[in-house]
Amino acid sequence: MLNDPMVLTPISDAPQAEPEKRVRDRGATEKAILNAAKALLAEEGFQNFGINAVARKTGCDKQLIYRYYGGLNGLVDAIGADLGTWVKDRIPEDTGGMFLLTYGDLMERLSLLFLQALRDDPLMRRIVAWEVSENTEQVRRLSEARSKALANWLERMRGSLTPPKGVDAVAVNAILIAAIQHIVLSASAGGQCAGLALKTPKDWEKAETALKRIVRGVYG
Amino acid sequence: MLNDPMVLTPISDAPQAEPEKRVRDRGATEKAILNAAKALLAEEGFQNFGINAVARKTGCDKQLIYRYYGGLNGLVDAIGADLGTWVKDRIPEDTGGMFLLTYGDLMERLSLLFLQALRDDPLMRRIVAWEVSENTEQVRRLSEARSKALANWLERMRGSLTPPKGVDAVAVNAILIAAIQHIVLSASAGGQCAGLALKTPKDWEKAETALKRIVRGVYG
DNA sequence: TTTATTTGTCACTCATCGGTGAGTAACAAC
DNA sequence: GTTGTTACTCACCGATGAGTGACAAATAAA
Repeated sequence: MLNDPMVLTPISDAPQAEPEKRVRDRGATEKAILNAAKALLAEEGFQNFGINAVARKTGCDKQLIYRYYGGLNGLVDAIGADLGTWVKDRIPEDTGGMFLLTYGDLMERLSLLFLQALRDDPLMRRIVAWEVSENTEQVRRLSEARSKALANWLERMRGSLTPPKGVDAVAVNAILIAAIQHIVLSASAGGQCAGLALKTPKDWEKAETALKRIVRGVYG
Repeated sequence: MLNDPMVLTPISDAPQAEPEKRVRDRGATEKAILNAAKALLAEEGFQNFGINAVARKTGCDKQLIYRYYGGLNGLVDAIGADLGTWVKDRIPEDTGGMFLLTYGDLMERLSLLFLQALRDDPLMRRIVAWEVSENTEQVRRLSEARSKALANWLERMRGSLTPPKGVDAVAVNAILIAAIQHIVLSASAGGQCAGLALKTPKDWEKAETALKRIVRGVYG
């Protein structure tokens, strides 16, 4: 008898702006939470990433995040699981009509593809920034998923091409990838990196030219 | 009469571990706050960097931070002011007994010096991580101070050497610096970067060798 | 229909944050 | 001493964070 909901209905008989037929569908809710989390991370970064913010963005109660994902950690894991498909979705597999005859051809192409893909994907940028900013269990798992996907992609694209003799390709490529990631992060955060402006397309052309030159310098 | 402090003294008559003759000295307190802030930033990163944390670390009331520095922004500015001297303190000016005959000689040397300096300075690492993670007024000021100091150092060390014709040295150097910064940040956060382990001295030798090769590749 | 389970909401605790106003303790000038 | 200034502390505010237990409502099972 107490708190009989019927006595409250007249209160809201004003024309509701959003009736929002929220169907009861766990699957849909889970997806909504995941998408909201990814969007939130992409837009706001990891600073304001938390249970409350995700729930707010999803438009549901945070309790559901605990129930369905076991808290923020589980949710981050779910994001990580999605990440495996990132490279596949984001980076073209074809060679853009080029014939990649040498390892240098390959790495030049891959560098530019990776640069572009990262520039185009705010979520991935946020994750990379997160990776270098703290070292928690959450980040570690995300990071692992990302690095694995990236390594697979590199390996797959490599085909039968081999790096020049006497060059530690793993180390060199790590540095190249580091450079690309940091350039993109810097640009995204402050529009420049070490005195090099990175705003206009022309700026980026300069950066790409320099990157190509560097790649060609090591790999010929 | 109310709240007479004398009635409370018996509570803390246990042997105090730190009597800490805190003399009343504004200058010393200001320094203590600044040092605590820098230490806190270096140790914990920017995540937990705030008024309360700094005050706790300093062992004083946060009110003093407002009074002496006008809040966290002013404190960050003070840290930034210190930063100008970083390069001078941290990176040796001499050439390590080498004769730097070419621009390639120079950049190889500078790259390794910068790498080492960054590896050795946790505060600077945190700041770099901060720079690529958010874009607030605080960070922008810190970032500016750092980048200015770095540019000055580069210019000073360059002397009369000039880059090879046809190479956009600004862009190339930006990428090199980006690579170094990211490599160090990655190592610091996760002990590896893009599949390259970065823990043991041997790991770092590999990275340095690769870096040298890259520098020589562009600059000869 | 009655019952049980799933789905979602609400209301709360506890901790910590940035920020502020008012008060206390030391020291200098008189 | 008394007075006034400076250095410093304390106690509180509102907001927001993570996390939890209880309850309402829709749906499925009986």
